[in-house]
Amino acid sequence: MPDPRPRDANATRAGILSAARSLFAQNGYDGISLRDIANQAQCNVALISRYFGSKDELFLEAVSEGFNLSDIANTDRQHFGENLARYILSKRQRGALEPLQALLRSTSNSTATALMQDILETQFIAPLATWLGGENANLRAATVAAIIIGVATTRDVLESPSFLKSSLEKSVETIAPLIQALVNP
Amino acid sequence: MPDPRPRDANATRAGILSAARSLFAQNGYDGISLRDIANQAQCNVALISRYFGSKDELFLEAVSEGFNLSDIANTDRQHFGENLARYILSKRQRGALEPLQALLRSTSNSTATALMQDILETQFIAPLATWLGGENANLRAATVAAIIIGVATTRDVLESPSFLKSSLEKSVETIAPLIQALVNP
DNA sequence: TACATTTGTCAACAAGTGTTTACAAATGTA
DNA sequence: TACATTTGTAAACACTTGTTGACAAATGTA
Repeated sequence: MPDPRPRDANATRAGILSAARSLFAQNGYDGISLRDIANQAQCNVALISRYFGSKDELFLEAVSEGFNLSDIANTDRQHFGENLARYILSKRQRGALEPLQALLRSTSNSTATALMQDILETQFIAPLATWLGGENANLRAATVAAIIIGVATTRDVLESPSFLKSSLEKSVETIAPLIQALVNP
Repeated sequence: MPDPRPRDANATRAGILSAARSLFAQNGYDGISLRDIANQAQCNVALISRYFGSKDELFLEAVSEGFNLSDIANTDRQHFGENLARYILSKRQRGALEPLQALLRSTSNSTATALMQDILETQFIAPLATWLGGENANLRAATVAAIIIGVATTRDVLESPSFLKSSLEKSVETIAPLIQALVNP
């Protein structure tokens, strides 16, 4: 028999959550089984059910570390485009984008899609529209969201070589003005 | 016993393909079973294996009706942004976007993702970069792709209300200049 | 007519899924 | 010490999945 897992409920729960976030980000909800997660976390499958209840609830918690719009929106209005572009494109923040990647990779699942619809509208588009103001604020905010989603998908999900080969600065230079154009219409 | 299916191999194959395209577009590769498809096509599951070999091959064929970039790129350079935006946003063309939706909803599956990577790079970004020319052509082309993917995801996959409530003309007015800015850098 | 091929139906398979239950060992508590 | 609780393990469950093989009826062909 191999060594049994040390008895530390907090560490076990955290390990499962970390493994789940990483694997969901790379493979999506339907691309990963609870046994895959248990294997990565080096624990028994039954512990996931015990600590999180169901796969749905685990996914929910793994993904709910929300995107914080206020980090970017609280800055100078003239640099919103650049700040947001840099935030999305910066490799340093890759871990921070895991929840977004997990959601983008889980669009074959209705629970995950419903969750993402809600997060997108209430935590991103609506507050951004208020912050933007002016005409067609909701449409412009939704278009900002579309750019973020498109860049994240093309770069981090589809891993487009044309995107990955470009330097951070060139990428920021290209994408920032597109976002900024929606701030100052 | 219910009436047996009429013996028409061509019609059966076409029915399966049509059902597959529609269901894959709405639910993704991992969100739909062969029995779901057989049920929609009103045929027996075994016929899918017989006519298409495997689920992978069925998906491949259902999705391979490629996006034809030349329809848009052959027009006036000054109207590329508007034409492409209108193409993506036009509801009339919804059926034509089914393959794209199917791919966007199948990012939890490695076969589908690999296929999409290939299609994106060889059939869209590379020819578009050539057509665009100038500095950072590949990055600019990839950014056009990102906008298309983001808009399609936000509108047709996530069905953002802020997007759906906006009129076609307002949407085109908002998105076309973003694309056009990448044509004339 | 006789026979081969095509087309569709039915049942089963092996593998994988999320989840639950029974049990053992460690830890906390009196 | 004695006993309850917590934590981890092992096995099984009911179900769904893609795929296959045996069989029957329709169609084509000589």
